[in-house]
Amino acid sequence: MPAKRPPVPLSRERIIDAALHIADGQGLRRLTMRRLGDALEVEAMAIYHHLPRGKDALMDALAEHVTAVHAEPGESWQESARAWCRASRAALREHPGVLALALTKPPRGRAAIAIREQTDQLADAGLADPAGAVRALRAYVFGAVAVEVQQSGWAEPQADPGDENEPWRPPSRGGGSPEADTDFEHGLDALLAGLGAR
Amino acid sequence: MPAKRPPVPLSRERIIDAALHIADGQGLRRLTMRRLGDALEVEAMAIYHHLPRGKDALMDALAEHVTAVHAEPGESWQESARAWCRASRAALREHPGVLALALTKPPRGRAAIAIREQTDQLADAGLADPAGAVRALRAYVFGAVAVEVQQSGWAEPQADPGDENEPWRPPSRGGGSPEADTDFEHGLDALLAGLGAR
DNA sequence: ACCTGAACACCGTTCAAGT
DNA sequence: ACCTGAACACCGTTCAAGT
Repeated sequence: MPAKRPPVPLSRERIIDAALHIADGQGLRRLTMRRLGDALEVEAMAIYHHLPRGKDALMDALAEHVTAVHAEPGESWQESARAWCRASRAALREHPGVLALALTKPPRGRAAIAIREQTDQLADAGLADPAGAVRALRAYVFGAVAVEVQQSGWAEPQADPGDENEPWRPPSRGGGSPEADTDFEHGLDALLAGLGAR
Repeated sequence: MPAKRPPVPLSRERIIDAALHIADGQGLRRLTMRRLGDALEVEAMAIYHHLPRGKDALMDALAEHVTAVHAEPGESWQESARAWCRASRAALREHPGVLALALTKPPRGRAAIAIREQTDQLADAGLADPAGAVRALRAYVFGAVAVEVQQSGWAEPQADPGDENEPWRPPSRGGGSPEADTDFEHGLDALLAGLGAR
């Protein structure tokens, strides 16, 4: 049996990954500095060294992580917008535990940059009101994911289901129910048509 | 100076009102059973008598309160839907502090009933897929309000602004910036047109 | 530079007790 | 029936101390 090898050093990235795992698996209310420390095999206080503003910084980082989405510009502004919306939806659905933060926290850091980037793409492609279009696209994605996740049955409480270690998962996870997918695409098509005719 | 009159008895309604006031004014993270007790001039433990499941029940009640919206049926299904969406938007905007709960908690109780009611109204008016339409309308309102509130600058932290007692308020509160209003109405028109043509 | 241990103020919740 | 007081386990955060 080899001796316990030196532990992987803590990092902002590892902290965020572990936090997402807890939030998605057990709900945001159970994401605790102490529990997070346990998951990282470290005392909770060690986290403050990497996230000086503590739990507030952690929440900001989680919202930013799930909301800072990049997509390559497409052949038309419609293709650009479509790719960005699909990527945004996927990122949000992947992490239902922090959806409340993502929909609610004002975009900062890389999230704000991603929005600016997308606005520029639409502007470069000649769209009339790119800022307004991005607002409308973000609203569309936010609303669609919110009702999807509500419908999926994902819920905060998750009162300890018999000490199971594996987190509860919505019925159709990852792949996504095909019905929701086509609904999303149809609504997106309609929205893009409306934005073009404005 | 009259003697202190017998205190108003606690009630579910008074508790929820006080909780909304705290959440909207200071953010959800500062809504605490003890602070809520203080606001009601009562020990925190008294609250459990009216909300047996404690803070979880309080959160559920807040989401339900802000999300259980009734609107009278109109002359057409479009008018019914429009009135319902406007009322929903107003209710959500009125209470930015619990928006995260409203967008995230699966509808229960009076909130679920309100959805069923609206579905029935659209069905009675002869709309093809009333359940799908209500999903789309809810998504539209959710997304619109989420980006509106983000844009408004409302934010959780609200790190004690100099011990002020009055809560921070978004730039244009209550009335609402006219630009956001017309954006909302235009998007809603487009969505209703799309739902009719389906 | 990075992590720990002990400490502090505060939190949710219970339970027996008061009226 | 309704509320309180004391208690318990747990939380976020600080700070000095270890390596």
